[in-house]
Amino acid sequence: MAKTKPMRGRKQSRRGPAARLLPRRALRVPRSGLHEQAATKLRELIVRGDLLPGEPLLEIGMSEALGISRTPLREALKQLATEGLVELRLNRSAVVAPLRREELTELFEAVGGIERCAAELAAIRMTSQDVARLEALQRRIEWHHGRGELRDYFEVNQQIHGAIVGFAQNAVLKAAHEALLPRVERARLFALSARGRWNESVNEHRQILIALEAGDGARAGQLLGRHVRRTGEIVADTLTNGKAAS
Amino acid sequence: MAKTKPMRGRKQSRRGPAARLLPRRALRVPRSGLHEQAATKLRELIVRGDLLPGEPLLEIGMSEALGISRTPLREALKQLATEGLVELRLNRSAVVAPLRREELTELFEAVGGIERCAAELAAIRMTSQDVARLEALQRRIEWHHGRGELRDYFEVNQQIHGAIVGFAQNAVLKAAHEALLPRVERARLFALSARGRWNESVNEHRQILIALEAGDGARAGQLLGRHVRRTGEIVADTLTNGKAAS
DNA sequence: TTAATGCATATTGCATGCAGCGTGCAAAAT
DNA sequence: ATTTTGCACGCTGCATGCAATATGCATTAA
Repeated sequence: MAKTKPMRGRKQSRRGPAARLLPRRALRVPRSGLHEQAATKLRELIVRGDLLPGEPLLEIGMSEALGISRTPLREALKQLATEGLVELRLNRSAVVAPLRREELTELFEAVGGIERCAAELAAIRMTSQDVARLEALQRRIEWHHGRGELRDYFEVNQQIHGAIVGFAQNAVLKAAHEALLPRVERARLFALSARGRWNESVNEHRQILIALEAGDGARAGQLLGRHVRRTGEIVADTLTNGKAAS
Repeated sequence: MAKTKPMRGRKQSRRGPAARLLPRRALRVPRSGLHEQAATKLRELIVRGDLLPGEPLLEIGMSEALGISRTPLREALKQLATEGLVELRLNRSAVVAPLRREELTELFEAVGGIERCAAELAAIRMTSQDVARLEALQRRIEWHHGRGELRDYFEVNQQIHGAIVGFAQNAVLKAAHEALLPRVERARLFALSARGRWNESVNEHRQILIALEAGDGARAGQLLGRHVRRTGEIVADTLTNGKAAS
């Protein structure tokens, strides 16, 4: 079942007895309701694969595991459902969304389209500072690539894609992108073996950067879209040829 | 305040005593929970402008107006928040999302990007039946355009855009698109005066159709993206030069 | 007069209780 | 032996209660 630590032991009385003696919050935790915290935790559990596709998410069990009641948990589940990480079934328990190969292809296709659009806008709107930031990230990713540091590579990779979307200066587009990201990362972690594509991928990033520096939005967008779609193909293939989908 | 009819009068006992004597449901209402029904109703109220931007959505008042309790209403509000129609404030009442001009521009830019991507895919994947369907819609929109039937025009316009996205055969892209549509429609209805663009718009639709028929995805996508962005500009301008934003 | 402080109230956020739906198993019918 | 019917139980969906927080006003201090 892969439950989390059963951190209960706090039934009523929401604040500890000697609360508010320490600084209100430990450095910029932008106070949020329990439902959002629950959503964050559950999202991570699903993305990291601690909760397997198809696994039922019983409200009582999950809420106890998270130390909250069913109400905020249900709100969190609905949020995750809109992100495509869980599936809600009326009068039945929610389940962790399965990973269907077909859906993965569509997912990367969609993300590729959005990032391409973002790259075109970014090419117009990027400041020289932004360009410098991208160059720095490119150096970092090549460094990690050279040293074979898979985890850091993925981390910086995410940062690059996120940065390009951010430079497009379009909050709506960015939100749409971020709504799809958890599923992307989940797929990536399921198919961690995409090592064979490393060289290709780093080079593609470099080409995209060059296009952006030249202000050639069309080319940057085209390259980025292709890059994402090809990544998706690799991930999808790895998934079907490897582990079971659901 | 623009409340709806206070359809209460059904406190406990959820099923009427002589229920299940009539046909289970009146023709394809795909049974859903109260929270979804509430979300649908609220969405329509906001999109149609019955609830004005900035208006606070008190939980007790809204739940009573809809004849439900606060729990499903809260779930509905969270859903609408992810659609960008309401803004949630911790420990404060939720409010109908304001319409900022800048956000409208971004919205149409994003929708344009998504539809462009969809058009490119549709050009590859459309069947001849799909083409015929688009041609039929094009005839209908030109007919309504010729007779000056604003409402029907918008209706068919939505159908055309939706159809193109559907023909792309990508559920993820379609979902991302549909998540943005309510905001688009809200903006449209706020700026109903965009009549001046009618001729232009119908013609652009025709050009897009021609490109799709020719299987020229790149051109269709380019045209559709521009079309949507220009529509957005008109709507945004109408909004700022007309009514107050919030 | 203006600013600061404390209290009252309105409203959210969460916990919990209860009714009904859906499922699985067992008994009965074919 | 196989299918059908009945029943019991687990779980969801919703309603409601309670504590905590935020706001507005009155009161007090400067």
